[in-house]
Amino acid sequence: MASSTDQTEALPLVVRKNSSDQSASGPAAGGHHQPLHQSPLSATTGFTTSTFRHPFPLPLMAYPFQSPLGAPSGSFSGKDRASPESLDLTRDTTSLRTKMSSHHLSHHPCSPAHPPSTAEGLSLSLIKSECGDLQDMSEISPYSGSAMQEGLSPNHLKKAKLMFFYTRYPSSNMLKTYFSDVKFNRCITSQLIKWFSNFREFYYIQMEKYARQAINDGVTSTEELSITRDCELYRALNMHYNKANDFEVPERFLEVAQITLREFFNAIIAGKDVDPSWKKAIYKVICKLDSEVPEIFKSPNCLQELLHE
DNA sequence: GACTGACCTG
DNA sequence: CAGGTCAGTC
Repeated sequence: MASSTDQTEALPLVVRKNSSDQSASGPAAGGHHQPLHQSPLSATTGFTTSTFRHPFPLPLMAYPFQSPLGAPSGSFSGKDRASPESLDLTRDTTSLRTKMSSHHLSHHPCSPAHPPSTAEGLSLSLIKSECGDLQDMSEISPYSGSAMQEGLSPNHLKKAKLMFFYTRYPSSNMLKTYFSDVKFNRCITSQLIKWFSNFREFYYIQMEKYARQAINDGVTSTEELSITRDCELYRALNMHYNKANDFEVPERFLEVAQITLREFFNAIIAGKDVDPSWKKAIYKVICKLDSEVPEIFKSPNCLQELLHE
């Protein structure tokens, strides 16, 4: 990947259902998405049997444990898989719900009868239906070490959060290379993308909140706004993406955060926030500030190393 | 028509 | 964080 072409800024920067919206604000240079979907995994029918979920009747068998150190997840067999508490899954909540298996019966008016299999697929979210069909996993992948993960683990989430310190808008291709131990399919990709979307949401909410607070506190110039490792905003962010505080947040992140904060501050001061799409301009600026994620993150076991140094 | 991301909700 | 909606792109 290297410095290919810095973030093709896939950012439509949507405008909400505002009214006038004649504010143009066209996607300008940003309009250009990155359609890359390099699909070596075009789901060539493959087999749908074993790939489809767990043979066990238990609920949280979704994905193997967080066996970070390549420790074969096989160790679980003996355990009483019936008791959740033994799984330590609780702490991080990352409970990958086996969506496809759970039919929200009669959720919507359309199909009351709701035939067993079919129904769900058609309904709303397209991706869901696709979740099951993985491609023939015989795909030999370059991942090094332990077994390919069927799903995302709490460690993957933790890793994603740390990556956020470098990139706020990772491309799906980038994610594929940084999570090489994961078998990608539409679901996984969507989930990872979703994670970052959630990360950004939190990030921007904090920024806006802090900016408004500063204004209320009488701050009048962005010069007075700086993000240090001991300010409230930083603490909130660190608590969110690096809860255990066992990772050294890169300096660059502080800079980007400060730029973001000032961006919000100026916009609000200028009264831009009356425009429903006022944040769009800010997003456009921030999405260009992504840094290269360190190579080490490409290692499936990077957490151990990262958190030890 | 499929896909993407912001936004909202729980 | 996941689910869903909606607007916007191609």
